[in-house]
Amino acid sequence: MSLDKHGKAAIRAVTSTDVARMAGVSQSAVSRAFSPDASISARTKQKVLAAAASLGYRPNRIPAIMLSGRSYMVGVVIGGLENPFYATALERLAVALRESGLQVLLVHVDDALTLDSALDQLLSYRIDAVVTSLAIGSKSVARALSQLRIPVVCFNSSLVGPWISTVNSNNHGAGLVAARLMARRGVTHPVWLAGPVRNTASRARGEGFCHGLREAGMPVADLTRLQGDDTYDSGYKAVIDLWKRNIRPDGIFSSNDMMACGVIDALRERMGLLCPRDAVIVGYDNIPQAAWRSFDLTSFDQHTEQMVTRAMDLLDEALGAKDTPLSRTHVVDAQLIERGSTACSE
Amino acid sequence: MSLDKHGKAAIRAVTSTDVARMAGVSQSAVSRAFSPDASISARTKQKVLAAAASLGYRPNRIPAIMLSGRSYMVGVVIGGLENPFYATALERLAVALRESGLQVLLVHVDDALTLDSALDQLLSYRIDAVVTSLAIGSKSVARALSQLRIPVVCFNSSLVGPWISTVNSNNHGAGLVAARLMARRGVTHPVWLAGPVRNTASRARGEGFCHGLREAGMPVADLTRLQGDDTYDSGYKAVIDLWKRNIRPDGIFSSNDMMACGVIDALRERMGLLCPRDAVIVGYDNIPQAAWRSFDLTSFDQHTEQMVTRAMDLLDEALGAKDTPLSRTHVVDAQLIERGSTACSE
DNA sequence: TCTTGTTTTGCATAGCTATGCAATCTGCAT
DNA sequence: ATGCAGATTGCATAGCTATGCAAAACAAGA
Repeated sequence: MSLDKHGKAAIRAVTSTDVARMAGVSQSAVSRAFSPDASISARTKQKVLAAAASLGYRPNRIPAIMLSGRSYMVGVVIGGLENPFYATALERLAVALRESGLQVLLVHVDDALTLDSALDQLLSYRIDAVVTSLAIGSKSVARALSQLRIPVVCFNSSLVGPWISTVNSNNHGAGLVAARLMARRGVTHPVWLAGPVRNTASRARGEGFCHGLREAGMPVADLTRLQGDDTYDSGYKAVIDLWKRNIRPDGIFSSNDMMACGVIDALRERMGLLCPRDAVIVGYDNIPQAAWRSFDLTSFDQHTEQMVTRAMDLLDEALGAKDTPLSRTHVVDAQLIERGSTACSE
Repeated sequence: MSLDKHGKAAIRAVTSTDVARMAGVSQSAVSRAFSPDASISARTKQKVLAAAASLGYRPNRIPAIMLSGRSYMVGVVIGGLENPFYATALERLAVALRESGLQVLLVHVDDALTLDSALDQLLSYRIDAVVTSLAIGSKSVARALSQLRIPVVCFNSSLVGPWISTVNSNNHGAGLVAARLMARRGVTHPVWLAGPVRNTASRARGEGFCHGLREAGMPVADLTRLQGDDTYDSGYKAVIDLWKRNIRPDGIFSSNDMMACGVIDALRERMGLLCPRDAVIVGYDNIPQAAWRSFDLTSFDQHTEQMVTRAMDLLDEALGAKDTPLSRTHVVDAQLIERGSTACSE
């Protein structure tokens, strides 16, 4: 980085003392003028605000952080924004945090290595808590997060540890529902398209699905499971692969919508097949693209707003229980949104 | 918000003095042990690091902010993350900033009102600069940003003002290229699908396009311009609208890819038309969906990595010129990515 | 006017680290 | 042993605001 360190040369920022001098009051008065419930007369407050406005003074929260030990900043650790689901989740989360008077210190993370150094940096800014939507759920990540000794709230993660709370969508239950839907549609050769192995939410969806298949008396063989990596391309390739291996499913449950879109495109462009006529497709996340006419994809909506609200509750609770490790879990039901990809074809 | 203010009850965080006591050295020594180029013997450093590790000490940057007046935090103001283009731009920006040793203080903004209060909050955290990808370009926003008296770097915005620098893609030039491409494909009834009126980047694309059409001797009438709002739905509706009004374009240049996808879907599903056979379509942004088989959309790639690099350059420069307002502009050429939607149909 | 109770104001300080400066130490040459 | 340069260390302080406490101002009733 090419940033100089000669802070000295900087024009000193306007301070509360400057304002005080101009308004003819004490520095405390200025501070109180900007504190909502402080004891100050209307006249003084007005004088102060006038002086502040003319000098362009803005209250400085940095010293307050030192005094209170609370920064009102929350570290938000994300990844995979190319998936619209995570992008809008982040958007909603940012709004909710700001409405709670908390600032978002954002970190994008590729791998566990980045995570460690990122957490170090965040901590040196004395963040109050961490919120993350990272789907990876390794033990080492859990350990790293627990060691921070500040509240951590995870989305769709199976991380467990002393300071870690979680908001999950009902992945297993959704898998069940998907299986039952396929049974109703007369599917005889179902396939499960899994996300990355370390994505525990994806795994839960798959387990629920298999569970539901067995319940309905449908075959659950090795070839029922297909490995993807949550991208459109992996969904596309998965279909080509199936056909190469002479497997012809008539129902595919995909761990996320991006892969499902890839599946639909591969079926249509490469195999000349249409859903739901030739195969029934179900996705997960209900991203905007699922509703696009080209896909018209049945999917599970995770109710991000609700999950974010729950996350904020957990966060408030954990922040309230100062320095006491808390581990709560909330489960939000995912809602099946039926579209053309599972319509009755008769 | 339901956060308590009794910071007093908190367990005091581990401080450099604690570490110093344990290591049997002065507090200064601890500080130096964590400063890369400080004068400290290897032995002392090791003692300090050992003590720090055993106590779980993390250097605290907050006091340093007070001393140096620099927080090494940059306010990132965003909106419209449902567009994958902005989502990945944010991702890349976050990575680049962190690599420069800067933290990202994220704010999501819906309207100008939110912006004002958001900027106030950011400033109270003493951010060093602002980076924004907001497409809106009103005078009042420019004024608000200029008043911060800290460097501002904008993406694809036409904001001008004392502290404001900009990185733009060559919107006008891309419009020209799109027009010429259509001319080569024998388009006779071109249409321009515009983004929100206040989006100046979109306007520039449209102007370039019209310019190019005239240059090629193609008709530029009122009905050449169609109003959208950058969403898939608005693209979809635009086509239906055209057909209702009995306008039958054979070439559509869309201000962004999301709308273009809507256009393609509407043509296919509602009109039974295919591109490029019945109409040539060109989008902008080159979002991942443009490459999806259902769309196979010709588009302009904005080279986000390059734009982000340029933005970082401008930022470094502006931060280097401490307290001196700077206004630079960089233009990065958008690259035409030709796909099926403009393939030669003969 | 005096008392009493309430509101408002100012003083003084805590909070933690980085850094200039002076003091001390180390190693080496004389 | 002495002197000296360079390396290392510690001392003391700045940076800005919020807040407890005491002082002051004010209001109102007697």
